[in-house]
Amino acid sequence: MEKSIKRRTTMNRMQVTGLELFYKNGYYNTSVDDILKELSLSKGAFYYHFDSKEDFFIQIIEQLVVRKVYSMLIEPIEGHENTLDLITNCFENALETAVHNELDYGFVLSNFIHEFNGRNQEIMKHLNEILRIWEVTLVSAIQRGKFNGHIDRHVDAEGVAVYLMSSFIGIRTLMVETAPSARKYRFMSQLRQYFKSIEVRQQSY
Amino acid sequence: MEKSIKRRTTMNRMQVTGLELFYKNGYYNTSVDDILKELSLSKGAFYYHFDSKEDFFIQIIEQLVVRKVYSMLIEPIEGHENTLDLITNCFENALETAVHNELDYGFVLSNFIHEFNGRNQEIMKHLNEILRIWEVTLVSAIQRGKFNGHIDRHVDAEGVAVYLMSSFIGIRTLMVETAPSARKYRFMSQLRQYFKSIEVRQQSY
DNA sequence: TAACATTCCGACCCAGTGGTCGGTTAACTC
DNA sequence: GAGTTAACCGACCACTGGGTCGGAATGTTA
Repeated sequence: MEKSIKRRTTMNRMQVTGLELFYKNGYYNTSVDDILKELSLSKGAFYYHFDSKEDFFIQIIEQLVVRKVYSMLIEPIEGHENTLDLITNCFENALETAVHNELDYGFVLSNFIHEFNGRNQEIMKHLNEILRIWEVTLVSAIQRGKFNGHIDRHVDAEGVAVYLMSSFIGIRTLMVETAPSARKYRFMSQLRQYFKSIEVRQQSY
Repeated sequence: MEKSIKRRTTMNRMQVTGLELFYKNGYYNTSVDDILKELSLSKGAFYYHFDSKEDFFIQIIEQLVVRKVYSMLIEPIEGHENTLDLITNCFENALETAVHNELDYGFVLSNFIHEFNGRNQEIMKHLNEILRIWEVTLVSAIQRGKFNGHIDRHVDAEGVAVYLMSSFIGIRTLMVETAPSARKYRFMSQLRQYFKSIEVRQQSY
């Protein structure tokens, strides 16, 4: 195999397996050896490609986690249709995926935020950055909705964004282990209820 | 000092310091030695009072975490006034405490849920039990509200409870590190907005 | 095919980790 | 005040963690 390709292939294999195990067992609870055993690779290979366990993880965030969040939570709400519908469908799909996940460990991003908060400033910077992007995407979606006449123009876009992020992070936490499907259903109903309260009032009566 | 008192005193000191460090650094990231160093106690003392690190932690949950959650989230909403007001004030206070916490590591309960989910069934049982109690307390509060005529009788009490728990867990996650005060304010505004949508419609117009 | 660079191997280092155990000290009982 | 027991000490153990390093294998180039 060509060298540069071989390099990227090996690194990617390590990262994919690494994310899998970090997500499943937590960062501090997963040893470099665990990952290497899974791949039948050696310590030497690992430290040839990465400077340290931390460096390894940061690259995983940049390569894999960011993309996951983008495709799941950012891109689906960038359209120009009714934004409340976009967000509803986006959440619906994200939660449905979680329900069907045999072994669900929650929302990747919030899992890692919990693990690193107050413990690793460097990694937290990266995680917060993703949250920030999610937030501005939501805010601009809400504002588009106001502009397009779907959302009441008095609502506070930042407030709605924070509220949406909160509830999503929370429901993903609640959906692990206990009645994920039922909780998802209840959550989505209430989300729609909430959305009704910020839609433009229909003057049809 | 009398023996049985001395025993309880020592155990309590260990638990208080233990919770502090577990909350701050995580369970797996805090060694028994860390706790003992803080207290100038020895391994012998620790394993004289507790069977294992896990046993120690479970006792911390039963003794300290349960009580914390009770006094912060359960008892404040058990009154018979307008339940939506009770919940609003309860959340307001809980979040305000978090804002003023110099070093905030989030909602104790959800922190530990994230850490132990899929890793320690025994401990998860205890944590889920607390969540369950919180849930039934919320559900019965909502139902009281419907009965008392404050809440629209068509709303789904279980749904509202899940939605409230979600949003609370989520906002506590978001409040660590980034703009806790602003986020709290935005969150509370939207919560009130949501509450308005499940109140009984005022026929005053 | 010789010379060189890239990729990977695995023995080794050592600072911890949870947990054990024989022993000491202090408090209570009779 | 001797004997008993609860409370605690700290050296020790087996093991694991992240990380190092000399060298072997596998390309790549001239």
